[in-house]
Amino acid sequence: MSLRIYNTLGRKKETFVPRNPGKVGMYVCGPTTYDLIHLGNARPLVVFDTMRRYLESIGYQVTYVQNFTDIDDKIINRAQERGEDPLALAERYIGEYFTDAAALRVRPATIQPKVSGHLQEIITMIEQLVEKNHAYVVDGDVYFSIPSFPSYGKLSGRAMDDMIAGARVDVDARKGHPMDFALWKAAKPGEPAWPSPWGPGRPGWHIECSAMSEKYLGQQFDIHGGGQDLIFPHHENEIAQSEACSGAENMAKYWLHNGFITINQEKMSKSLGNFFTLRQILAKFPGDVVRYYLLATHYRSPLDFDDTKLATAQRSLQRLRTSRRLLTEALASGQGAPAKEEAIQALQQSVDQAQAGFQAAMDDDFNTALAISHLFDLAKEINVFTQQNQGGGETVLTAAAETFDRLMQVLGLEEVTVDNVKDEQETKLLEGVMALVLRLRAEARQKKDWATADAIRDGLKEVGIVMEDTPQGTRWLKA
RNA sequence: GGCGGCAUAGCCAAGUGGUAAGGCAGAGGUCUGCAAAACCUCUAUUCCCCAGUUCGAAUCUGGGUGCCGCCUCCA
Repeated sequence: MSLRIYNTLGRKKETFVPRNPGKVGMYVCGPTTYDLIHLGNARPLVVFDTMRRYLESIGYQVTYVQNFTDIDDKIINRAQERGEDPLALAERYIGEYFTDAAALRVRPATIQPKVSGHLQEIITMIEQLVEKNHAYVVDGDVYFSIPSFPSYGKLSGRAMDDMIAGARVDVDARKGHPMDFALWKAAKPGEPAWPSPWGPGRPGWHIECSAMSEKYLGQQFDIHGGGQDLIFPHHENEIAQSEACSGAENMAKYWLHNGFITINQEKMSKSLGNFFTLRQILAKFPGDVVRYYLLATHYRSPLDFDDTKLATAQRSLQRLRTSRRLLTEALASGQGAPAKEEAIQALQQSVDQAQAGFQAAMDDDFNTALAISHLFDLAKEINVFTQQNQGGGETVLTAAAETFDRLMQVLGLEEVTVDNVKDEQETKLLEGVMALVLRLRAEARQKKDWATADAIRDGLKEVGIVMEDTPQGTRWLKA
């Protein structure tokens, strides 16, 4: 089996063959940091983070670059509204971004470059484009000349003539071609500006990704990702800039694009006002639940959002967590009759199937939804085994635990143990209290004082602690 | 107008030629003092509609309907 990836460039699945064996260079367009990210922004974070994890899990050394756009019109506008320095505002939201990303268990990229730190690279690239007659200067602005790059449109499948017919934008008369786009924008009074050969100004939106991807990954690399709405014009323009500049074909070998999150079947976007910030959602649901929800649908499919979907995701994830907990308990108890040989074989087979099925699913264009279903299959067998065998089977139980944990980790859904001192102390305290409560309740039950036993159980449920009576005793867990 | 995508049970969602995964919800049962969790059984003769190709189609072709996205900043 080998990994196959759907390539937007060509619109079909292709076998993944990196340019350099064993290594993957991956660039994903990151956020423009002028506000908190919303759920729609969260999808690519989780999706591409999961791809990266999978690539690493099958042995690739991945260089993952994700940029921050910290120089941009929206940032400038927002800063002016608030009377704040634009770069300071951008920096603040970069901080907020990391808080959200961590909640979603998104690992920091290998390199997270900012536009503000790459003006020199950007200016150099623009100079080269001007020199090669792919760009021209008008009153301190620099534009990329579309007609100078004949394959323009190859990613989005657009013909320039078609677009002119449907253009809804007022065309700047100074442009040589209506679709020409800005590489450098001259600063208006009061706007932040950087010196350049064409006068003070700032980079256009698209050039940053061309300059930074080349700096960190080279003129040609493996994977370039982003949301579907970036296909045109952003990625199309990136291709034009990079390939016109370098003369090399296919700056990225594989172009991957995630589908959109909709609300009531409508695209979630700030202009429609129908968005939820991730912060709002994280106030109601844990980050791992949001992550699970995002991975339970294939990354290219549209995903409709509402609260009930997250509640469903929470219950689904809970099922996996319960199963994993049963595994831990079975390994801890180790008492009683040895497990039956058939049962051991059945579980081992299930472990092997989960591993193979998971990999096959991920190999097919990162089919996380199918991969997750294999975890449920494994969970089912774990539940059957632990219910029917009291003790024994350490070897297979350990194998099940290892496989389960490893696969969950690829999805970024492994259980996280909090290891700061304060939490540790509180955990100890809680455990002490619960041991006492459990003992008192056990005494009540022994006396068949069901009223007291039930009052304790119901009362604890109110505060978020669930009690379950089992033949081996009562266990409790935070809901 | 151009380009692209989607339509599978009550809900979510896999599935590109071989006879419908998985989750949630629901029904019945086992277990339990009662619960919870877990387990067992059941819940789409059918995949938007029509026609065609094929021994065979949710999967391919043609037509139709509905919905969505991009073409302007947007993940």
